[in-house]
Amino acid sequence: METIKGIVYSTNSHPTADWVFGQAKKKLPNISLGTVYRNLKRLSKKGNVRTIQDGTVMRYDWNRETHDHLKCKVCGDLIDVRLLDEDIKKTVMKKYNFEADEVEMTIIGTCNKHNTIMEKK
Amino acid sequence: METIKGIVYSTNSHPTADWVFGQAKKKLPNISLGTVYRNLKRLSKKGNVRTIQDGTVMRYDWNRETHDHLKCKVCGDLIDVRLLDEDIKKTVMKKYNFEADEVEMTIIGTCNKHNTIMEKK
DNA sequence: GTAATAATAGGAATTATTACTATTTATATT
DNA sequence: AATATAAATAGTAATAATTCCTATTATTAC
Repeated sequence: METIKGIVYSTNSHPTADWVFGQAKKKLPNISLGTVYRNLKRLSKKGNVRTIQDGTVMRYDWNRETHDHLKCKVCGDLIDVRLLDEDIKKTVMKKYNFEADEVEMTIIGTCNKHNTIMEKK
Repeated sequence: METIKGIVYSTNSHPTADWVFGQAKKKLPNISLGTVYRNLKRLSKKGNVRTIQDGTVMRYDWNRETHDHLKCKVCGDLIDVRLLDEDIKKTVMKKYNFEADEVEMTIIGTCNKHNTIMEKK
């Protein structure tokens, strides 16, 4: 359990359960996938990790500050960013009378590693 | 195929493949789930429907204007809203040099059917 | 030290989706 | 109209991520 927490906290690559399982096996060779899932769920319930849905897979993130993600369609990277979620919450409250708890925003595009900007100029 | 398109276009409830399958069976009693999936995929490839990932299930939406969703945690409804995606795209371009194609935003909270606002006051 | 509690491995079950195959339907060609 | 060609379909098997279940092993309480 602490091992799993350590693994998630050791990276900021937004790992999947499967990746965590792979890492955990290095330390505890006969850990089972079920254990990984169970502990990840416990960690997220306790608020120690945050979950993000990325397509069909769940990813886990130790970074619990509210933040959004840029997803690069070329390399698949998920990049953490801070945007003005508070403004958005206020807007939906005013316009739609909707009480927002959380903003989940993923922006799909091309990250700066694939310098399309240069090509364009 | 046209039947399936008709079904998706007949609702703005962001249906799942399974729901579409249920409706389709009423008209074509021996349609198969595979056919529904295949046609939904074709429709989305042609740009006739839009797909939104909602948790682990895919939902289909005829509304192809860029728009975001409010997801009510009480009743599970997905509500269409228009927010200022363009502003967000500009921001991430400036701040992160990220070329945004699409903004996928889901705001989780409580919709106005469950009037928590009143209770608070 | 025994009872009660919690955590685990390992595998079976579930859910949404995709892939495969044989058959049917539609379309085009002579 | 008869036949070749292509497209669409039903039905089922396969896959992938995740959850559930059960017998076993630690951990703590008394």
